[in-house]
Amino acid sequence: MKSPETFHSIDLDTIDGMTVLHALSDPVRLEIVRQLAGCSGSSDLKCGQIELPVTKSTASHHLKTLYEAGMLAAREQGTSKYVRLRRDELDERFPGLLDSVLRATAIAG
Amino acid sequence: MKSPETFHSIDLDTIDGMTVLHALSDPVRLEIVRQLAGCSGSSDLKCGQIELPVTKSTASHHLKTLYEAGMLAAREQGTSKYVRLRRDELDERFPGLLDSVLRATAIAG
DNA sequence: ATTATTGTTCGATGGTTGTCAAACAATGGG
DNA sequence: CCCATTGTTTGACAACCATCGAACAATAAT
Repeated sequence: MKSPETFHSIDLDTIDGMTVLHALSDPVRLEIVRQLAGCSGSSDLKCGQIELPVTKSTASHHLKTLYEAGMLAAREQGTSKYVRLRRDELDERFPGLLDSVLRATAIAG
Repeated sequence: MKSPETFHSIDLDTIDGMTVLHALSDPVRLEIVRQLAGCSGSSDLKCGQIELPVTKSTASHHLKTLYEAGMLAAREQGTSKYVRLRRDELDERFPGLLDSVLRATAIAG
């Protein structure tokens, strides 16, 4: 059994606002973010537990996009992978952005 | 000389958050929004006065996209067309969204 | 009338990207 | 060992879309 690893993510300073915005403009990725934002209890989710209307390869692609946009932190454990939304870090760099986007798209969107 | 018309725009209630988000995720359109947000004095601009790194046909296309996303109000006068950012209306429907997006993309983006 | 200005529309094109299936890699369990 | 689980990668494909040039429409100016 492989030992659990800590979360890793890209450097905060390299996060680009346009990239984040573009990442959020896809409905599947927005749904990922929404589910991660909703699990305030455990704060992270196993990739496979995020329910999406696409195949796992597509889901993997979107998770990669979000990770490379700097929005997710990830941790591997065994064959599984856990991801977490970088709420505080995102809010520090882009104040109010995540909340307003989630609120804006919550309305019939 | 044709008489000046009042501003027109699409219904506030039909504005979709995802559509707005997608509209903002293009650099040219974001630049349009930024220039319109910056002209607080006159509050509106003639389309041709918005300086963009694209041809006028492309600019027209982007302005149409922003208009149909509900973000712009427009007014025709002669052969000219004036556009205005619907700041207050957008902020009423999507509180904080526009400001946070403009702030997020202002940083090196 | 003729010409200039302003913006839209059309057709074409190239790039981006969301999507899937299939193959692959890595780990865990029996 | 063998097989199941989990996620990634690759290749292919289709859809979307930003872009341009050229043609067009509408108004203004001379």
